[in-house]
Amino acid sequence: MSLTKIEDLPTVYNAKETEEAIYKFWEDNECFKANAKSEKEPYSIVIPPPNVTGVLHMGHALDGTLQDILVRYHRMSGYETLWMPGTDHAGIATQNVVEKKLRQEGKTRFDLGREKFVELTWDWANEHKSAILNQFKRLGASFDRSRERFTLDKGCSDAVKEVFVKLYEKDLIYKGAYIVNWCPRCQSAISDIETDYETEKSNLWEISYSLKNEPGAIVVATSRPETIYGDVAVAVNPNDYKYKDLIGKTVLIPLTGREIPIIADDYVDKTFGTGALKITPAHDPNDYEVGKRHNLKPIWVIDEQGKMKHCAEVHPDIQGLTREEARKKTVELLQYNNSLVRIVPIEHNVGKCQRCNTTIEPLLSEQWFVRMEPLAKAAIEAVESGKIKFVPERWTKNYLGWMTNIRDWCISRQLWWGHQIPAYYNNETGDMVVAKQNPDPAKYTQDSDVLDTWFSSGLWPFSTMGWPNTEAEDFKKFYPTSTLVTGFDIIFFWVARMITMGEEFTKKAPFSTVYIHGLIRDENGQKMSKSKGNTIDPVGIIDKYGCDALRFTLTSLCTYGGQDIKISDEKFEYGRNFANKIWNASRFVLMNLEGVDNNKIDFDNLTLADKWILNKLNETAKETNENIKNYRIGEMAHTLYDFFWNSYCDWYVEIAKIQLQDESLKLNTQRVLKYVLDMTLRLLHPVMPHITEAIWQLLPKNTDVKAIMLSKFPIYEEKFAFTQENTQMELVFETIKSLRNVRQSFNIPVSTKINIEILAENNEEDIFKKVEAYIHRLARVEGIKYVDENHKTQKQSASTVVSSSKINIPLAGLIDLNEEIKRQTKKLEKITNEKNSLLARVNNEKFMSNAKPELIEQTKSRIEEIIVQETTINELINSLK
RNA sequence: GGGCGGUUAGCGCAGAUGGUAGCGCAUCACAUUGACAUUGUGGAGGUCGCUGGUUCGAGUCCAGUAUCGCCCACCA
Repeated sequence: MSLTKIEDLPTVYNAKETEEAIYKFWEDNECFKANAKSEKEPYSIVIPPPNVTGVLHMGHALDGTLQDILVRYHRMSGYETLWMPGTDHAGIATQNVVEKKLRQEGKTRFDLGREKFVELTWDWANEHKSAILNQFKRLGASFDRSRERFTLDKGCSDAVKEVFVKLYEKDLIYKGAYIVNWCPRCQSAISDIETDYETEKSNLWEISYSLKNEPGAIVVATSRPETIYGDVAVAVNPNDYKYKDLIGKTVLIPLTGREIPIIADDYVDKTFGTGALKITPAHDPNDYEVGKRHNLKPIWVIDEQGKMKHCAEVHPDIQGLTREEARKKTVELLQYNNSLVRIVPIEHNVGKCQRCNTTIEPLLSEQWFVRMEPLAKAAIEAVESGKIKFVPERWTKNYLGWMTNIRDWCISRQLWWGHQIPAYYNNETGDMVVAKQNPDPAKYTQDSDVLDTWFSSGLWPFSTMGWPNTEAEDFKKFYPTSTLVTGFDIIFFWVARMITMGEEFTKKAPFSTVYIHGLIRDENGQKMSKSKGNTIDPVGIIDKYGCDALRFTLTSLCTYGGQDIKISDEKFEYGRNFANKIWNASRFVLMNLEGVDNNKIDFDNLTLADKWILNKLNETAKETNENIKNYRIGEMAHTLYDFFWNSYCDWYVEIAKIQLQDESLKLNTQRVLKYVLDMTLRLLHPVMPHITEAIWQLLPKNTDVKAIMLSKFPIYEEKFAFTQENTQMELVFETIKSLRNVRQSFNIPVSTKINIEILAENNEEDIFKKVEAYIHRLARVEGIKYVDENHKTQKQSASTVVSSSKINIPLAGLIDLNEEIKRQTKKLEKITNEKNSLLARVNNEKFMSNAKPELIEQTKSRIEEIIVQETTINELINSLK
């Protein structure tokens, strides 16, 4: 790093320039590289791999920042730390992007053929793979790029095959016909959790099915009249007396006249609709179950494109129509045919593809599934036993609820981009072999489906570490990982699957803590989305306010409960202002270090203020460690902000200016200034890595550690515990604040110096004598006189009581007497109320016997304090009158 | 239908084990050659959604209730 001359440092922190240089400095020095051979205790995090198609958004920024904070903290705390970066191949999303590009050239993927298309997609992925992780660099992410992985790379692919084959061998993967959520636009099955439900206004059409060979009919209610062609039965509840006599009879499907039976099944709700339900097993999951119970063969009437099939069962006028057209036309035909009894408007939920919002078509088809129930056992146990802990804890219930009611996972997707299913079919016999490799490419053809993207990301914590080679260095050193950081929206998609797979294949929980943070929303609490146009681009924020400002702001908005975070552009001013404050305070310190040595602080020559700030720093270090260990990250940010700004800058630096004038104190003050700044920068480093590193590099130190990010994180040290001095100093601060308060309320200009009398009790005079210089300067006081009760100057004085010390101030000319009387009366009222409630407390026997002694003491002294204040305020009011 | 979360100052939010209600922004007054106006100093502003209960004492614990939001399941 090139050292700038201190005097040349700009008065406004230049984030952009600094951040670029600092990140490069870390990279050049390989500061992020993890060493699997290290003896140190490991700490590892795997990144939730962002989609290759992705562009950095605020969710990434928050997620990445939190991970980086944990990683940097542990690295500084003596752990061998690995943050594993990588990207996800994102099946449908990526395929969509490439297909869209092809479409612009007037082509489809089928024009290219599978092999060519996959090749093209690889080109695209390789080209874009680094883009999103390079954007993470702008966040200051200290991940180890030398280990970067991709969910479709060789290692992941080996792991996927291994897992698939093993699960198949254990009969935990099966191929079967089931009703799946079919997206007609994506042309693929999708899993249950990839479908969203939207409430739509629709109708319940009541259609009359006439009985065969006798008069009469049964009226069924349906929301999907276009599926009548696929009906295989009409079902009624066995206990429904209305229909009792009809059970077993045959009815005719309107329009086509096909014969179907009336069956009885408990599934039918007597009270809904007409109490009679048409059964279409190929296009409704519940009907499928009913059909199976009654041995009814499903009839497909809607194809994969969502169009009506050209088959005998479908009315000739309907064949080839889309679902929507078919519905309209069928209703018309029914009406014409007098089969439509009535139309009842209803609201119901319609399944939509999460990715493209196309209405899902429940479709009976052959797909691959993972049998989840046996696998879920260990995954439930891992959380119930506490081996894996959710933070905040409430997500545990959510997770367990889902896992205990788990349904089989449909893992096959009819796409080309992804892990192709390692099942091979004999070209002649059709026999299937599941194996890691094609047994004989000349004779066998691989299953054309690929796996759900989450299948490979479910293996991420160990596939990235070298598994299935259990002897791999990284696997041995860094697996299981330590903490998983993510948003609650992917607990089911990802976290649950990683735990399941981790337990099954490594017999270990893949991480010990799942830290769930809130979602980023806009200032109105709306989810950010491109379509709503309410996104805030983190890179834009970084350009405008700086990366550390972004990180600090986001961090400070994190709550322990993991509430969602509402942000707006202006909120980042908070972090920017803090960065600028750090910058300028550091500039001041650096400019005043001339002549300082590298010796340790001289403990025998510490002033009250020195001890106070060292104690405060010590407490802050303690709290910071605790906060971070307990994932109270927002709290950590607040604590550091408060310490740096309100203690170090507002008080200590101001006092240091006084002490630096005193030759006998100068050197030690410089040492304290430097030491506290050094330690504070370290405490802040995990949150604000760039600015702290930049300043630290300018700080004279006696260490050969080349970067703050490799330095030791401060911890609580007994030798800095100056609790008594802390209390004494607080008394002084109260005094100074009260003096300022009185000065302003009496409109005494800052330029006017005042004389004060301090009425000090016990040893307080000694304390004040030690800090007279501070009072002189910080409260702009000329003369200080110590007096006792009998000698205080009353005439021509307005007075106020500060703690147990009394300060007399000569009355300045221009006081609005009435205003002041009002103010003082109000104040009097307030403290009298407080006194009364405290008195009630002290007079209460139970309080006196139950409360802690310190609290009783505190209460008593507060009452005494109030009594003194009351007297003084009364005196004051009288003198004003 | 089941579960979860929010409700505290004008706005955005903190408030572990119950003990004098806090922070940021905004606001008002004062301060500008001195690290910083992306600043400093001081002030004003709250019966903690509502009702009951436990307790000497409740923002905090319990019961109920209102309201907003989220998740899961889903009856055609």
